[in-house]
Order: sequence, then C-alpha cells, then structure tokens
Amino acid sequence: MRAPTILSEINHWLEISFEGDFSTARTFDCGQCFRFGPCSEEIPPPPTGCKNAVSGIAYGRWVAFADNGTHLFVYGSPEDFHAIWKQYLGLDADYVHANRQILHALSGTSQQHMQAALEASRGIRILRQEPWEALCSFIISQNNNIPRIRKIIEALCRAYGEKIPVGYAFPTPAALARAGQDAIFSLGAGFRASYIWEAACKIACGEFSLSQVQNTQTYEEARELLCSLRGVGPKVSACALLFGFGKTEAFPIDVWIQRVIDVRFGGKLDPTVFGNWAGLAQQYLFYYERCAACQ
DNA sequence: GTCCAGGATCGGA
DNA sequence: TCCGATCATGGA
Repeated sequence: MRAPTILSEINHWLEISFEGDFSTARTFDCGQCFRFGPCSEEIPPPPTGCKNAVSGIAYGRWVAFADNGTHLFVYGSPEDFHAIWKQYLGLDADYVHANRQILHALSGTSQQHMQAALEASRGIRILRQEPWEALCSFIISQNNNIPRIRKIIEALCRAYGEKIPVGYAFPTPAALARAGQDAIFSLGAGFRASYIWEAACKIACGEFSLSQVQNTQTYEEARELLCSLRGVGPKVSACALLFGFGKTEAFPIDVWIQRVIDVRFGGKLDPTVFGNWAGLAQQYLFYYERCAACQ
C-alpha cells in the first residue's frame, strides 16, 4: 500500500494523503475512544471543505482532526504526525485489503448485511490508543453509558492527569494508585473504583506488566493475562486489546453485537472467519446497529 | 418510580 | 457449569 504523506501545511493544519477511507466523524463517534469531541478551541479553522472537526487528547498531546472526504487534516507538527498520529489513526494499515477480507469472509445474506454495515461505517478506523488508557476506559465502561463514561474519564484526568498546554493527560497508573480507591470513587466511578485502583496499583508496582500483554506469543495468552485483573472480563479485555494493544483480531461482544448476531446472522457468527481484522468487522457492525437504533 | 447503560463478580442451584 | 442478583450513578 501507498504510505501516508503530508501534502501541505497551512496554519498548522497538515493535509494528509493516504490510501483507503477516513471519516473523522465516524471514527471518533463510534464508541472506541472517550476523550474526543467537537473542536471548540480557538484555532484557525481547517481548510475549506472540512466539516466535523474534532479535538481531544492522546499520548499526552492535544490535537485536532478533520477531513473533507478525500484528504485528512491534522492540527499538529509533522514530527508528531509521523511519530504518533499516523499510527494512532491507523493510516499505516491496509484498510482496502481489510475491507476486502471482511467481505469475502462471508456469503449470501450474511455478506449482504456486512456490506450494508461497511457502507454505513465507511471511513471508520480502529484507533491505536495507549494501552493503559484503553484498559482503564473500558473498565469504566462496564454497565455504563457513553456520556457518563466520558464524564468519569474527564474527572479522572482533571484530578490526576498531568497538566499539558491544553487540558490534562490521562493519569498514569502510579498517579491513580497514589490517589486511592476512595478518591476514585468520589469522582463518580461507582463500583468500578476498586477495579481501577487495584489494576493501577498492580501495574505501578510492577506486579502486572502491560508490555507483557503486548508481547505475548498468542492472542489467547494476552486475553488471559488481562482477565486475571479484577473487573476485567471477556468484553473489557477484548476492547482493551483491540483499541489499546493493536490486536485487531479481537472481537468484543456486547449487547449490541449480540443483537446483530441474533437478528441478522441467525444467532451465530464465527469471528475467526475475519482473521486478523475481526475487530474492524465488529466495529462496523457495532456502528451500523447503533445507527439503526438511533433512526 | 422504573429502566437502562460498549459487564463482571459472586453465591447458590 | 449455569443463572440470577447485585454492583453506583444519572439520564430518559
């Protein structure tokens, strides 16, 4: 595939050329990350033709993204684009191939449903988030709704994240370990506070290694490691591995995905048919089903 | 007041 | 192994 390249730079907006599709709105509104929203900061507007600019914080940096349907625009330095955002946005992965693989894994009505899901979700990319942020975020997500997940995460960042030029970084495990379980509870985390605090303590003191999860030989091994943490089960571990560890074969099954499988795939869908891109197929189905529910 | 939210844990059958 | 209750909280 053709490597993503910077075409121009105007008012700190980098214009990026890349292969495949990219939708800013869908990528940041499909429930995989919780720290991005409509760009309200006073910065130069993105070049003409752009809509749905979003901004947020990842890897300890404030950043904004926008697109005009064909090109992507990144508000940041070329150095950060190559060092961080290229990978973060999945521009280094072959989505043309991925989409083909996902569709060809199915046939008949199953393939038609997947085709519809892909069209509805076109341009969604699986973000490569920081492992701890993804793990912690999806621990918070359990039996919770997205607006409140965002609210709890923002409270955590404001209270225990490092202050950066615009906003706050996601708090480190050490910072949350020091904060204590009661403090995390008081920010609105509810029964999840003990899960967050215990995981933070184990990581901070070295009893649990995120890099060991990253470097396991098999996916199953990584999943078992994460599930050894209290408050981390099949769904949370799969989301963390997919969005935080770049393990795109993960296929998180929540109530929405289970509904898709029951209603559109006759009650059974084997994720392994999508190979290394099961997670992307899952995200298409998730967005598709949630959109259908909104209309 | 009731129900639900990108679930996981625990106790009892 | 399976199943239901329970876990905080806030918005609909």
